[in-house]
Amino acid sequence: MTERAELLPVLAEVFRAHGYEGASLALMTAATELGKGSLYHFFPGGKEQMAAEVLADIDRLFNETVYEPLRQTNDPMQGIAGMFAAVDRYFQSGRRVCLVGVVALGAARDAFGEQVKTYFAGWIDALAAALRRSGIEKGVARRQAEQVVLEIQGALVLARALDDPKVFSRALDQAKLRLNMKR
Amino acid sequence: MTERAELLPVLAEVFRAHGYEGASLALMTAATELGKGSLYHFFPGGKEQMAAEVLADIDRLFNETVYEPLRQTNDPMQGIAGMFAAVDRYFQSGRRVCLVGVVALGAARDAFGEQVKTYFAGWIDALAAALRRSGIEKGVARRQAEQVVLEIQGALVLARALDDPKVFSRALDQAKLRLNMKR
DNA sequence: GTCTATAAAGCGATAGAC
DNA sequence: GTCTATCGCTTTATAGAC
Repeated sequence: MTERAELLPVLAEVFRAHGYEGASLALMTAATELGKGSLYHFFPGGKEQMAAEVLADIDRLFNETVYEPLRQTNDPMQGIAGMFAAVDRYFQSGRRVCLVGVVALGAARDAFGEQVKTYFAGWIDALAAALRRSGIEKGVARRQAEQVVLEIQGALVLARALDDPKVFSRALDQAKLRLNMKR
Repeated sequence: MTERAELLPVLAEVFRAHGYEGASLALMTAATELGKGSLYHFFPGGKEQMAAEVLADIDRLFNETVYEPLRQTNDPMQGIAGMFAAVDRYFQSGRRVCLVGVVALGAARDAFGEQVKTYFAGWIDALAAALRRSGIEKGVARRQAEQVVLEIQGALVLARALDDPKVFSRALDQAKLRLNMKR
C-alpha cells in the first residue's frame, strides 16, 4: 500500500461512500491502513489534494477504459456497445455510485468545478464523436450523447434511492435501444 | 421566523446546498438567524430530526404541488403537463438541485432510506397511474414513469456539473416529447 | 422562546522521533 | 516512509440565565 497508484482507488471509495465533506481523515487512515503522517507525506495538500488526485485518476481511468472503445475507428456502433459494457462494469451494474456526480451535487463543486466539467464534457464529446462517425448529424449526435450520459447519472441516483440495481440495468438497455443497438 | 413551517424551507436550503454531512449547525443558525438554543428547542433530536422533518416537508410539498396535477381525473395528459410545469418551477429550471437525490447518493441514505424510497416511489406511482389512465398498458406505464423521473434526476446532476441549466430544460422537453406531448 | 457559555468529541493539519 | 503526540479549530449537543 506504499504505491500512490494503489492508494488513489482506496481513497476514491471513501470519497464515493461519504462525499467530500463526510470523508474524514479517520476514515481514510482506516481504509488505507496508513497513519495520518503517511497520508500527509503523500498528499501535502491534505484532503483537497487527495480529492483532486482521485478525480484526476478517475478521469484517466475513464479515458482509458470507457471512452477508449468509442475511439475505435472501424465500427462506431461496436465502440458504443463497448462503452456501455465498460460503464456497466465500472458502476457494478448500479450498485456503485458516480463520485463525480456526488461531487457535482455538493458544495465541493465550487472547489472542483473544472475537473467535474472536464469529466462530463469529455464523456459527452467522446460519445458524440462516435455517433457522428456512425452517420448521425452533428447537432443530433451531441444531444443524443448528452441524453445518454444524463440517463446513466439519473439511473445511478434512482437505483441507489430505491435500493434496486435493476433500475440501472433497465436504463442502460433503454439507452442502447434508443441508439438502435441490439442488446 | 418563529414558525416551524417557515423554518423548514430555510433548513432545506442549507441541506440542499451542503449535503447532510456538510450542513453544520453554524450554517443553520446563520440561515435562520436563530441561536443554537432555539434550534434545539424546535428540534430536540438535533440535526437528524431537522433533516427528517425537512424531507417529510418536501414529500408533503411534492404531493400537494407536483403529484396533485397527476391526479386530476378528466385529462391525464394535461395532468402530466401540469407535473412537468411544477417540476420546472420547483427546480428553478435546473438551477436548484434535488435534496432527496443528494441524500440518496450520500452516506445519509442509510439513516433516511425509507423517506428517500417513499419520495421516489410516490413520484413514480403517481406518474404511472396518470399514464395508465391515458390508455397505456400497466407495465409500460411503470417503466415510462421510472424513466421520466430518472431523466429529471440525471438532468439535475448534469446541469449542475456542466453549470448549464439549459441541459435541464432540454431534458424536460425531451421527456415530454417522448410521452407524445406538445410542448 | 431566545440567548450565551460551555462541554466533549471529532476535525484537518503539523511536528518531530524513529 | 511511518508513526505518535499534539495543536487549534469546529463540530454536535447541553445547561442554565433571562
